[in-house]
Amino acid sequence: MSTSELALPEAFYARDPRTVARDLLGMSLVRLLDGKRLTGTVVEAEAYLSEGDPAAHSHRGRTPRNGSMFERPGTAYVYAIHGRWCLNVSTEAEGVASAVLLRALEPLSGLDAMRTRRGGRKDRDLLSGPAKLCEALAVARHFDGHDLTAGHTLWIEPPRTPPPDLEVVACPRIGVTSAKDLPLRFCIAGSPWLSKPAPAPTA
DNA sequence: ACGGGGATCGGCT
DNA sequence: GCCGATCCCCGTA
Repeated sequence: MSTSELALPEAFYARDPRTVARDLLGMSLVRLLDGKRLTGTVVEAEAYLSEGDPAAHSHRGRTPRNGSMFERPGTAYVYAIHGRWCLNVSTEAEGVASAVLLRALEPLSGLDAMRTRRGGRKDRDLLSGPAKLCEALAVARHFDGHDLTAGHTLWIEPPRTPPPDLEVVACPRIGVTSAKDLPLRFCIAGSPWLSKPAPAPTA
C-alpha cells in the first residue's frame, strides 16, 4: 500500500543510543492500521548500551530473543515482558547490540482506535508506558525485525511543525534492577504524557 | 495522590 | 522453575 518518504533513515539510527534517544523526542511514531493513521509524539525514551550496561538484554550475548538488537540500525526489536509487548529500535551499527526503548507518546491522531484498543481508559493513559503504547497501536511480536526506515506500516518521522526548543531531562531508567543509576532515560521536560514524572531540568 | 502486591508468560538457566 | 526494560487494582491518607 502506501509508503512514506518521511521515515527517518538508517543514518539517523546509526549513532550512539543516547544521542538517538534524545533526538527521537518530538518525533512522530506512525502506525497504519485498517486504513487509519494512528500517531503520537515521542515524549520518553531510554537507551540500552552495547557496552557496560548489565540492564541491556544483549548484555550476555546474542540469543533468539534479542537478535534484532544486533541488526542494522532502524530495525524494530519487539520483546515480551510480563505477558506484554514493548517496542525498541536498534541503533549504532549492524553487529553492535544497542537499542532505544520507546516508553511514552503524546496522542496525536487516531485517538478513537487507541481508546478502543486500550479498553476505554483515560486519554492520559493511552500511551503512557512501553506496553501501553504497543497495545494502543497494535504492535506485537510480528513487528520484531521490522524495518522502521522503510516507511511501511510502522515508522518514525519528523513532526509536521517542528516544536521550538524542546527541553530535555535525563534521569535513571524505569524498572531496571541493575545499572539503576545511569541517566539513560530521556524525557521532554514537563510533559503530562510521561509514564512517570521526570525531575525538573537543572537550570 | 501514592504505594504495595499480584497477574501473567516467554525466554533462559 | 525462575525471573523480568509492566500494568492495574486496591488499600491507605
